[in-house]
Amino acid sequence: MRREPAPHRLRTLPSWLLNQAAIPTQRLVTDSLATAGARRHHYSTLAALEQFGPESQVDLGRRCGIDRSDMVATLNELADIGALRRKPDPADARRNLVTITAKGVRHLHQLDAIIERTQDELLAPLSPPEQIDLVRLLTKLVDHHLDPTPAD
Amino acid sequence: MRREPAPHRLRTLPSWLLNQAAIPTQRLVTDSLATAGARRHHYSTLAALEQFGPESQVDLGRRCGIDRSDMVATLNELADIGALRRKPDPADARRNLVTITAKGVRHLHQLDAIIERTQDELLAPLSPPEQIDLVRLLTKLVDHHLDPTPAD
DNA sequence: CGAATTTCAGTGGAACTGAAATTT
DNA sequence: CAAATTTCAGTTACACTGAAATTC
Repeated sequence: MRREPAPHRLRTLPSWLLNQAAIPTQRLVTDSLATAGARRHHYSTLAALEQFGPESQVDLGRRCGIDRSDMVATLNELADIGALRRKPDPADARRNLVTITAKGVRHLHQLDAIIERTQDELLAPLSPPEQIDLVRLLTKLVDHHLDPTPAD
Repeated sequence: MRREPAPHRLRTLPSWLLNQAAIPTQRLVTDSLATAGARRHHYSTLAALEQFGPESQVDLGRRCGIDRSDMVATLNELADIGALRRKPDPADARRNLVTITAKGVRHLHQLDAIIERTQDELLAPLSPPEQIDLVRLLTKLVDHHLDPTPAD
């Protein structure tokens, strides 16, 4: 995207910078996942399932930051390709227990490789210590704004 | 938003962190600007107009990272409230020269105050040096990904 | 002529809301 | 009863595309 110098107000505005950095990043990730027929929510959901085993839909959403409603659509799509199965929870009939399949695990690993390449591209302009710094600072923001400390 | 611990793959994934940080940030900014009847594109556009004087619509878009098409809608809305005026460029009849009005400047200053408060909220979890670091790192990402250096 | 600008009419992914049905 | 879960049917802001009309 061709750019002219941005106004000073924006160039120094943290919220604007965050958004401007997120836009090409999401495009990068979205496009590369699309080459495997996947979307970002697919990757997040499979990652949560693989690590935490069978879980309910709300819990998966709470781990990934995905809305209950969007989670339904995501799980439908992943079930359609055989990456997971929904079973009623014997202990609580309101819930579905969502389980990743062997096919889902293979799919996840394929996406892992794709995602790794996109991170390299994203972080290319930063030195290794800067990359660590960025992750640290973003983690602080995310932890604080999504789950403010009890002491707040 | 209530959260469970995110999967390790996501917790350490720069692109995911960037997105997760950007989401509440955008909500914060969008909601606070809405109290003054404004949207994010309004602020960016007024900031560019105030700093760079009358400019064409594409040029404004190139400064703010706003698509030509979205810029048309944004300028329509700002013209409706008397914050700017479009005049044909005498030097090039394809272009509009967009000029901010006194009312637009007053509106911008009102939004400045709102935006400043949101930044304080956004940056609250970071120390002052960390805040500077974050801006520096994000600027590097933005500069690189939106306008790769000629040497690339 | 090709290229640039403005405008309109869309699409698409994603964040989010409200409510119904079910179950605890 | 209230609260939680799943699902469906939306809305909204925004990034983006394609094409027409105009002018350089």
